[in-house]
Amino acid sequence: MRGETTRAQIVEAADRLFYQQGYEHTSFAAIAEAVRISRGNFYYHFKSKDDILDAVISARLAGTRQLLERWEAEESEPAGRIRRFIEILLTNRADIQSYGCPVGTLTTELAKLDHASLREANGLFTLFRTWLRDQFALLGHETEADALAMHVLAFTQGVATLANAFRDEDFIRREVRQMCDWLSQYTEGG
Amino acid sequence: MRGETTRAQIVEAADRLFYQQGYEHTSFAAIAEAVRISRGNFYYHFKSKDDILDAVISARLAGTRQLLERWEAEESEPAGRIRRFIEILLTNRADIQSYGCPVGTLTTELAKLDHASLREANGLFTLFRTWLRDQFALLGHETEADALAMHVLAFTQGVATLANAFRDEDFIRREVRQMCDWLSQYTEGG
DNA sequence: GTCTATATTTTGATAGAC
DNA sequence: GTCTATCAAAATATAGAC
Repeated sequence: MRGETTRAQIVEAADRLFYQQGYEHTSFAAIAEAVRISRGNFYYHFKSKDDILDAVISARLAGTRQLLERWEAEESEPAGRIRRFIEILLTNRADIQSYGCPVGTLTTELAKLDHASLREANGLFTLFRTWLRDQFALLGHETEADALAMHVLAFTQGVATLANAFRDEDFIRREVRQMCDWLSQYTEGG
Repeated sequence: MRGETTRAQIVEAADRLFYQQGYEHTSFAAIAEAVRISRGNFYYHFKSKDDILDAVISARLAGTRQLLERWEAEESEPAGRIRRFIEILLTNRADIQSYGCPVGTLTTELAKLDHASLREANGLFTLFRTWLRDQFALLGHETEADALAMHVLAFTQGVATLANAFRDEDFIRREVRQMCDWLSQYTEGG
């Protein structure tokens, strides 16, 4: 249906379930049920659970690259692009309150599992980190660009974790506003 | 050995394993092996896995209360107490780089599992939140005390998550220094 | 490509001897 | 209190028919 291949549907369902329930807690049965195929058929498309995790991470990497490209296209100024990143806390606030940040929660889980795909998952963080660094560099803060990128990343992770624990929307709005204020010192006369 | 009861040893081992490997990924067999008892004996002390999770959370709550009391005793000034909290990122940096924050990673996992003990685990966050709020109130910032407490909590969570992903000690030190600088605006002439 | 078995392992949990 | 079985359910994974 929708012209998708079964493989693509599996990746899509697994992506959502890994985010909502965690990787280890999501069984093949749950994914198979979501896609409406039998468990046996599953193994025609993927040879193991680790295999589908790799596919999900690849899909997320591709999706993230597209998102960053879109932000670059829609926002001509680096300051606006960084603000776009910060504001995903508002855009995705419902999901974040329920399940946390999809990047942070996955890397945290894989680190505890000592999973072989941890490096690939960390690549999602690196994608944002590099992109943010480039934007700060464009603003003329080359020497501290990476430190500023990490600071913004840490901010979003902290807010996402507490938003998930306390489900407090006012808290999110307040922190986003503060972060945008903080950002303006680097964007005016940069 | 060490005069501990078997029950206390189980809680201690489960606490460590839940932190290092995650709750779901830690099996009874792993805990039993760590304590050097049989799996069967386990059920004399706890009737289910959820049961031992509750015991671990209770132990962490008690440990946290003790920690906060110690900080209050050792630091007479609220500013120094808040700084103590921020500096746990340095004190526990080895564990944080390997496993993240014990509070944040547990609540995140339980939220995804939709676990009945999520509320109890969130109580760990509330303990820190309330204590930090009280310290900011003592500094004369009553009206914004809770918002400042949440801000400090979010900061530590964000740094812990990225420290775990990138294992970057310089990043931790840099952020802690910045946070202490930020804090000083609320502690001078407050 | 998809299905229905089925194998294998692991898990949480119980029964009963000592 | 601790042990040795053992159970039942769920998980990953495979074999083979269609």
